Amino acid sequence: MDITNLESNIPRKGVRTRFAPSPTGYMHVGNLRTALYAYLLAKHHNGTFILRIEDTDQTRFVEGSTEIIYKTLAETGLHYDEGPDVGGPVGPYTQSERRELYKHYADLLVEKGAAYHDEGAIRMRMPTEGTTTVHDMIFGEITVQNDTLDDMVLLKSDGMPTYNFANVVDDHLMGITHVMRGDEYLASAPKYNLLYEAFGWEIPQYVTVSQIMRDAQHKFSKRHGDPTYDDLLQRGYLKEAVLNYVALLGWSPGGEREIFTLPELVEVFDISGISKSGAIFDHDKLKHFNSEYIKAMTPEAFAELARPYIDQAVKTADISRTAIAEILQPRCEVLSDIPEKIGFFNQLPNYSTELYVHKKSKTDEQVSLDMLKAVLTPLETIVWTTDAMSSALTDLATELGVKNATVMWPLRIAVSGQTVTPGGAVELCWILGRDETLRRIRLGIAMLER
RNA sequence: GGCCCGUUGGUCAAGCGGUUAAGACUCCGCCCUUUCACGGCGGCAUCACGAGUUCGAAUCUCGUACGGGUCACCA
Repeated sequence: MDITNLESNIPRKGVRTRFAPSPTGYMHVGNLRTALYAYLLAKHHNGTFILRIEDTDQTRFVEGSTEIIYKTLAETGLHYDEGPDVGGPVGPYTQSERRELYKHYADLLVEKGAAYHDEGAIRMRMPTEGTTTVHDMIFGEITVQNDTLDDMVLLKSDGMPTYNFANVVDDHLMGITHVMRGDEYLASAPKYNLLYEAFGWEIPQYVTVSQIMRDAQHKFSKRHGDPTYDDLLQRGYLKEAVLNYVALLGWSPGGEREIFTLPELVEVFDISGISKSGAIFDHDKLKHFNSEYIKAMTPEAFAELARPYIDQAVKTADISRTAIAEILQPRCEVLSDIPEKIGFFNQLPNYSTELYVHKKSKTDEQVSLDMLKAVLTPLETIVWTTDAMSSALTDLATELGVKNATVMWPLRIAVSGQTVTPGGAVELCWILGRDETLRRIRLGIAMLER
């Protein structure tokens, strides 16, 4: 690595932002949001988005972490223009490969008298009087007394830089114009300013984003059982829905619209919509976003996506996966809910005849028994299409002088064994096929006659 | 504890000195209907508190309360 012409290589054009995660083994939802905002800020201004891996803590490195970072950014569409695996003009983009450079800059500060050696480490000398004021694009001006600042370690005794030091050096050398990070760093920002000043470097714009919270007093964290990005995918959330939801957690486009594709977010993103206070992660609202994305899919795309979940519950080959997907799509919030919703297709569950009692449909056990018997004849003979079944059953209701629901409710109970089902009686019967439908109805009759 | 930051319904939030204080999620009701759902309509519910400034404050100032962050050779 040639460290002699680093300064002259610094890009000076346009907005440059970076996502700088540590390889800790998983993608925290808050990290994903920070990455998203940094991406949106850069792309909104036709700027450059950079990935930098901050692996200066050797003890915390987790194998496979960088792959998770690459994978997540790739599948969410947060494509970076420069990074460890794609290269770029100001690399390397992994901090452990930049060791000598940090040493060089730490030594420089020692020469200038701004830093000193201390038990194998190098510390920055902080001023003991006066104040330092930080300008943050979200929080405004923050002023602190310099005597509250400790002499921070720049280079650890193992030769690795601290986060604080590496971050400042790299952000400068990589020409970062807007530094986006979580508010846990806000208190350290004055120190960063002092570091920039000690080098005589221009201070970038700070864009400090508040935390994502689990509740009012705890931040959202894997440690406390909150899901990571991958956990959410495993729970049946779509990556587009997660990204869209997370975009609106702590940021608002201002209008009433909530559903945005990534390119649309790029278009409307503005840091003035970023809020100062923490935002509590609301699983219900994420579900809502997910169901919106599911409903917006083409039936074909949904059928393909739902297929593995349907196969988990439905084992017999003669049941149409496509038909199940079709009735599932408008009433599916989370993919992983699918198996329990449709298990009855595979096997009729044990159910109580109390389910046949439904006031609104004007059914009780006796009425249901009559209806199930009445329904048998038409179902044995008609053409097995939903249209034919539907008209045969409504005709039957008319003939018997009862509400449609009085016929449909017992039938749906008999074929599904549950009060809540995806799809109505006709759809369920059609999917089950004539033989199985008749078998289940006769079983229902037997139960009611007992 | 010191320092820093924050506070609009249960949650996400709009609001930038004059509004009937948007919208979304949740919950509830009604309608539609072949059940649940979907869809449609409607409803409950918010400016943490107290002083100022002002003709007028959710919006500005100060204080209080509550919450968070930080005070590592972790990031």
